[in-house]
Amino acid sequence: MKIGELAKRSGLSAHTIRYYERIGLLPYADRDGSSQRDYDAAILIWIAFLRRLKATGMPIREMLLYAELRSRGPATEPERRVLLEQHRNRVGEHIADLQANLLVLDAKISGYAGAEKGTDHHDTGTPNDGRKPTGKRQAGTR
Amino acid sequence: MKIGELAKRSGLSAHTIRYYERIGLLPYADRDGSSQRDYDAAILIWIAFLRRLKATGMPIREMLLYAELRSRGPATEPERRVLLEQHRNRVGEHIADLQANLLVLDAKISGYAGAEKGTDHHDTGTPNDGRKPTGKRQAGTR
DNA sequence: GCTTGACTGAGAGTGCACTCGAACCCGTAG
DNA sequence: CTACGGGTTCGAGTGCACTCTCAGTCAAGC
Repeated sequence: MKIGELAKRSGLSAHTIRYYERIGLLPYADRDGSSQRDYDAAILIWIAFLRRLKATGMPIREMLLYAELRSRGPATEPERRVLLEQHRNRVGEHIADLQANLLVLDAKISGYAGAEKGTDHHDTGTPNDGRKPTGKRQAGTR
Repeated sequence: MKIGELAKRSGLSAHTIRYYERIGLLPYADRDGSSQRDYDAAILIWIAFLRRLKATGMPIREMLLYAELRSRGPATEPERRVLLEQHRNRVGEHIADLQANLLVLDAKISGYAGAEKGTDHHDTGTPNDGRKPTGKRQAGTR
């Protein structure tokens, strides 16, 4: 499989695939006679895993660390497990955080509930909510 | 309250506060005799709200839109509500996504369970080539 | 033979959200 | 008086993760 097809199948752009190879996230790909990358379908599973790490907010640095450990063979598995566990815990915290914020957001939205117009009685955080004809010299494109 | 104290109390740096004012996320602050910013404590509530939006991944562009609507007074409340609702929905989706990925991550970690040795040279996503599980996991630290 | 389109490596550019530095001003304590 | 610990503006720099441009190569099809 050439880079174009891998791009389609993996959801990464060809640019990104080359970039990942360059920085070491993807193994250096075999080249065919024309020095074009030729991929085995197995790489898709690794890419899917990388995408999952990325989707959960792991920085590339850490993915690199994981990739490096992996390339060093099975002896690094305990380290990899630790890495993944730490990441999982961070993700768990992040989710909890998001959920807490979601609750507050919902409360705020309820404050706006059905309000077609008028009183902003519930908006606790509006020091300047349209009560003064502020000469707005802000937000400019300067 | 001067910028230094607001920084301490709000958790933003003084740099960031000035930056937010510059782009319009914070209202142009009144200046005292020495043209130093002098803040009312009420601004803290607005900043806390901004931090919540940020924590849930709202881009600054959208916060700016919200801030602008807010500055236009109560008439824009329906729009603000819509904005917040859309954002809430996106956050909900994001949480669901993270949770799904967390499950897969947990499965992967379980695969590493006791992790002593094996033949995991080509990590195809499931490093488990049939080793005994030890079920030793530290869940939800903190 | 020539065009087309996918590929190559290297490196520059992008967008986001800050973050920092430089050069200056200002009020108070010692 | 002088040092200090704040403050001011403006513009440049940072880190991340791509994303794109460029000049060139190559195989296949007309």
